[in-house]
Amino acid sequence: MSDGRTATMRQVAERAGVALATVSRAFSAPTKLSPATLRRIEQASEDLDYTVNLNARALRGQGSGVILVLLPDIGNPFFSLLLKGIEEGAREAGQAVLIGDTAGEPALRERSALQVQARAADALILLDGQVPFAAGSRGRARLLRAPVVAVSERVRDEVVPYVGIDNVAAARDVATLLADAGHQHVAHIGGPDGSSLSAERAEGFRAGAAARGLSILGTVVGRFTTESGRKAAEAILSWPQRPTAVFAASDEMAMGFIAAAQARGVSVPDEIAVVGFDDIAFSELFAPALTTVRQPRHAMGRAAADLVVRWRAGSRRSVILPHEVVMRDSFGPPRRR
Amino acid sequence: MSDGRTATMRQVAERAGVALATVSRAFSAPTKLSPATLRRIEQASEDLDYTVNLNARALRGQGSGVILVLLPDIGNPFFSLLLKGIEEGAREAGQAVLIGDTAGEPALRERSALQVQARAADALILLDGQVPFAAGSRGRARLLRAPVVAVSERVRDEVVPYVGIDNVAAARDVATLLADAGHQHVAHIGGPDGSSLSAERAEGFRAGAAARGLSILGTVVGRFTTESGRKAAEAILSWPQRPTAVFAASDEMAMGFIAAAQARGVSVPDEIAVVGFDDIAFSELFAPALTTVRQPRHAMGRAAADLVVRWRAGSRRSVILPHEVVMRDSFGPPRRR
DNA sequence: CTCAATGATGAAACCGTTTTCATCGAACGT
DNA sequence: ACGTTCGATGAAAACGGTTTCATCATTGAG
Repeated sequence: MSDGRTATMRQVAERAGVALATVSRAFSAPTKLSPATLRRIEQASEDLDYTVNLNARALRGQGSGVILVLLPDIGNPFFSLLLKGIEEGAREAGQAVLIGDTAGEPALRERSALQVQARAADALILLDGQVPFAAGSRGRARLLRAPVVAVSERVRDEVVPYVGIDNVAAARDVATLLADAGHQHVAHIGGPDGSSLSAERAEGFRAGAAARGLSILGTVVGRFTTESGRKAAEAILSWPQRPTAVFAASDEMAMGFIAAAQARGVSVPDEIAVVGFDDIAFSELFAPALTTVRQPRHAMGRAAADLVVRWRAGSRRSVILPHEVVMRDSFGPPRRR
Repeated sequence: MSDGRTATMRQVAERAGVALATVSRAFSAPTKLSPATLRRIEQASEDLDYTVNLNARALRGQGSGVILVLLPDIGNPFFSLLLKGIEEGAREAGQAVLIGDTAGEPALRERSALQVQARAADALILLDGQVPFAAGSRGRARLLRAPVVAVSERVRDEVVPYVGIDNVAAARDVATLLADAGHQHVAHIGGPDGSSLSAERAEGFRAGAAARGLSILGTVVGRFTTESGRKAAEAILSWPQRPTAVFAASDEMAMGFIAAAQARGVSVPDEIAVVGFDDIAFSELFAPALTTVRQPRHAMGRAAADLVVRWRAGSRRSVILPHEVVMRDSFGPPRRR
């Protein structure tokens, strides 16, 4: 309209010669109107260039139609495909996606989560395994009344559905793979303490190794970054006994490890085989192309969105999706001597 | 509250023994209240675990406090740092970030943009250079009444402030670099037609080459993907005269090119030098590490957020940030024969 | 001592929807 | 022909805040 404000339902009603309520119905339940009125209303809103005010709708109606996604670092490419899956699922359900980068800080996490309490979002997807607000606090209790699902990383202590792969089994598969190729002495670069991912992958690797008589010479704690992979290489390559294969709990760490190893003149996979985790986009382009465990990130995001969208429908069960070991060049049998 | 609903201002007012309006003021303009009342209200909202309803606030008040970001592909790592910058700037201004993945499709773009018209978001940041709705349409006109800024890619035809680098100058710098190193015959892998980025980088490269007597043997049109970089390699490496250096308009294309070249036994940079664009995270880890033009992506996102946040304050001018050529291993002088 | 200015607070309108509940005419069964 | 049910529509009450305007007790100027 020329006065700078957008048209309201009242104006549309006026122009169409019907009551305000009828216009509302024209959008929410068009079948309940007579074709003639419906047409008049459609014409009127077209004329007036009408758009519903979502704030008013959210205030009066059920929800805001927004899903909040909390993640530790939006700069991390691991999350991008997850987000794409979430975005798709949300869009198809007519929901929008709000993102909150918590940078791993509880204060920021809580700040973002307030969007849910303040009714600006009506569901929450957690990508870092951390539920905002202290356990047992009122803030958390209130938050958990909304649909909440954890993706990729599990939430401790609370009954929050989980969407992801079976990390224990995946890590066990890696151990089996190493054993099958003839490796006997291996090492593990794990994620930070406190991450369920780290724990599960370490556990699965240990179990798989034990089952096949693989000896784990040691485990280094990393932080899922290439830099920590580099550091891990410094450590591992100076151990008195050098492993013939390394399993890193993330591709970034695997790449960091390989880069540092090669810089030291240690060849991968000839002198040391490396297996990563996640199959991020560049694993394939990396030289040597990374052998890794693929997580179906897009499907995971998708499943998470579906879960919160259909929350009322009841199916709040965790979803475990299949992983897959992708064989590429960074892995091979131990070097013959 | 035990009844499942959140407390309202009315309840807080009741408990504190003041009027509803006073509670509202306690949040919006605490200084206008007497310390005693303020304390009582704070206590009461603490007791009741009160949180404002942002929908109600947005309905009556000024805006929703949400910035909508439209991008063509959230799975593309190029955008992640931009998003981080935007998110930071938004957060500091008390705004939230809504993302819309348009997948390059006009329909999805419009769907997302509706969030602005519907008052669910009050500002828009465009990451793909495309303004939703047809030029001249009412939809677009209405959209452009909101704060809108374009990042990285310019918007044609409309007066939308731009945040990014000087792509022409950057590409000219690359040409100069090649000339200085002694290259004489080069090639360019550009982005898709219709992208301002592609046009500007191609133009700058051409200008720089002309200025230094560099001969551009040909230009291949890519799509900013590694795959299109691979295809470009197939083409370029089978030209009758082979260039000694290639300038790709994105790192992904540069990497795709290098991967394909190496697969064909063509060594980089010995036989052919490659320069990319963007300095995405993996350029450094790539083998050979990529020489590229760095865009200050975080700062760009930051600047864009600042621009829409301070929109009313008037400064709606474009922001051009400095670029930087990062020398790494994929570039060198032409091979001696 | 009186009056206007000031500061704190309250009452009520308003934002734009959704959603009862009521109304009214038409179609229906008997 | 008549009471009844049904379908379409209207009137009005929420939803939970913000903001204007009015009120009232103080306080400072003259």
